[in-house]
Amino acid sequence: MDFEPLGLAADLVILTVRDGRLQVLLIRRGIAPYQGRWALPGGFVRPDEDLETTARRELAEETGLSSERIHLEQVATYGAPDRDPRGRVVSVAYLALVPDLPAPVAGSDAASAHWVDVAEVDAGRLAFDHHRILADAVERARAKLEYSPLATAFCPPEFTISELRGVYEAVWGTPLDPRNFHRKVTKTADFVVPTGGTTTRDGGRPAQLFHRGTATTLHPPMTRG
Amino acid sequence: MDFEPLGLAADLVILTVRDGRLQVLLIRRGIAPYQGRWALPGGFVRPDEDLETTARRELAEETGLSSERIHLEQVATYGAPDRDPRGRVVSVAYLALVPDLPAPVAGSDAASAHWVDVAEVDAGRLAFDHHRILADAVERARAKLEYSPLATAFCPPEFTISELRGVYEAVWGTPLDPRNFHRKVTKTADFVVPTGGTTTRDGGRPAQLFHRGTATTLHPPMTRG
DNA sequence: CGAATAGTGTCTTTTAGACAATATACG
DNA sequence: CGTATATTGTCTAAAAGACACTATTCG
Repeated sequence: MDFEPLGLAADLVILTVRDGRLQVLLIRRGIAPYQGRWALPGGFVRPDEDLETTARRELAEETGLSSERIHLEQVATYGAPDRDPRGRVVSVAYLALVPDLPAPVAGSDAASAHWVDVAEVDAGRLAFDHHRILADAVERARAKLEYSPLATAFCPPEFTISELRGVYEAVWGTPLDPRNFHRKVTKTADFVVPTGGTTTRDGGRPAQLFHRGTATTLHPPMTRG
Repeated sequence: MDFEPLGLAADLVILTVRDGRLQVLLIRRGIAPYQGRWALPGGFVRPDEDLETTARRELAEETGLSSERIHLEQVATYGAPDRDPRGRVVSVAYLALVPDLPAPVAGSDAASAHWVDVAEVDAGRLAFDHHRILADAVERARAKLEYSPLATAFCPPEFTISELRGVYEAVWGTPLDPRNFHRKVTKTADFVVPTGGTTTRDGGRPAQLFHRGTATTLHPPMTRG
């Protein structure tokens, strides 16, 4: 069969929580179109590559995180005929959730990659239809925190309940009652599992350390303030 | 820019509720590959067409339903390099929810289109990776019934609470308590609005007729048995 | 000790779910 | 009247949300 010429790209919305705020990794474009504008990292799908493989490859290139344990999920596909001035380019958007990285962003594009507060990204500043993609991905993340244990994807392997609560507060932009949150999280079966250790890194009374449990859905769900 | 040759298709999971069962519209393929096998309706995206435009065009061709009021949403995109033996074809899957059609399925492919119980579609019978697409779309529909007023998309413009309950029972495959369901639906703000009319088409005491309200999310959500 | 954070207990309101009882049609 | 479905009411258990209180660290 003969097909129309068409570009197929995977774009990434890489989110993290740093300093209590939800942040996204953006690249400053070095070449036209949209030269000098902020954009989501991404790249073209190679001829024999699966879509998710492309997304993981780009994720590794931008962040140095090549682990299979990084949460990555497809969000949606954007294909308006005029969304890219170079021609017909269809973009499959992926959402990645990464913990606050101890190492700085590495990789070939490191010089132009920056963490930006999601709340401060404004619509007109992003290239292509990336603001729409970002909005859809962030909404997906906010919704999934309610009924899945996904918040742990933002945390290091061992974390305290306070740190987990901080993730919810940053992603939702809402303060949560520490006492009710603690009770709810620890009573939901298999959400988090105590490691036995404690830490005082948050100050005050030592807090128990937990790692993620085996639950895939939360019953009952967490509720947004 | 020069792009690799690539096919871009939109495939449709068209669901309805008929005779108390969730059904999907399938096509029997007349040509290779997978000749004679059941498949989801779909077609290639034209050069100047938006993805959703393709989906709506295919929906109209298969069902005769060209209305903008038909619920249609993107589910996911499937792009494994070997998913189509003809070459690289990436498929964007859409989910459409239609009311029990008074008119039979019309259109150019009518001869080969049939409603099939979702529960009776078995994995090996569908062409390409369409079973996976179907499973993902059905799961999406099941999940969205919980927190959105989407069930009304399966109903005619005016419906009774029993009929709405029938939709939930068919999609979820679970019986629901008629009395608790009635109370919950009618107490959720803007989910359904009484039209003032009544009907006895379900037998017994006349039931009030409702049409869909303006709510976009359900608080609190419906709960699956 | 005082400040800070962790964790437990208690109370009220809301909701889920089971189910009794009443309402209004048809034959 | 008998049967079928609609609709309202009542009760119990679970969960949400507000908030008092206790526990354990550090300086």
